[in-house]
Amino acid sequence: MKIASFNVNSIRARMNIVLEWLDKNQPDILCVQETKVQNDDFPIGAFDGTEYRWIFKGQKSYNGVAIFSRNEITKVKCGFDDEPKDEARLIKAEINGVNIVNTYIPQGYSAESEKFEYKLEWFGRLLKFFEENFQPGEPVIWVGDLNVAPEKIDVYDPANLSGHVCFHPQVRKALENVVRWGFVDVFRMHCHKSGEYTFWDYRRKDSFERNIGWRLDHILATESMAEKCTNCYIDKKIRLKERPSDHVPVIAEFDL
DNA sequence: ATGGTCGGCAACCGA
Repeated sequence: MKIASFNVNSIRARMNIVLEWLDKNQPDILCVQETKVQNDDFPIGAFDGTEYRWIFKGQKSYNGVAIFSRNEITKVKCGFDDEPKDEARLIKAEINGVNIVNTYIPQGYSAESEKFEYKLEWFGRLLKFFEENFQPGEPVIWVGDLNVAPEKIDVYDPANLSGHVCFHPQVRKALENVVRWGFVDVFRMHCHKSGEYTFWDYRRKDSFERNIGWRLDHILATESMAEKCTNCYIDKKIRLKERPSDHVPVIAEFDL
């Protein structure tokens, strides 16, 4: 079973890239973030000719998550149970007996802002969500743009980025608290190299070519699932396309 | 070097 996570930065702008990528890579499940489209305007017609089915939850302009799957999707839920639900940031489902949780975690703006407080709280609420919906012994795969680089090797300049909302000690701790519930970072299980990133800022000149990046997109699995993970890798080739997203897909393979 | 680039949509927005 092959599962991927990709922040598309607009599903409509990245339509052809996504369709080509599905055709070439044939994942069983593709989780996308930042679809940036409300449900009524989701371009479902473009996926009619594929072997995929889909679920999505969006809003106007911002956020938005979706799951494409070759197999039946059941037990769908969007957002938290309590307010604010943030439905366009969290979508979960069961596919072939595996629980899939796809998240687009708030970026946080700046460490001094209320948005950063909100981001930190979001991890606490997500931990509660896992506690209330699953057991660590169950097969759960948590993917998405988590907007956190967990370790020093996950950013281009760890010494100078500890004030950044995606590498701040508090946000790394907040992520760690959720991971400790029962997740394994399956990318790090397979690859221990530094300089392996999934995001390069559009605003920095030649950031991709110079590898000024961040590993913000993740695939984590509960122990029983992680044991079955045979490979996990980042697809940088997609950046060679015209008008690429600032993120690239991360892919994991499981021997079920 | 207080810069720079996207996408969506009319917000000196959010990332």
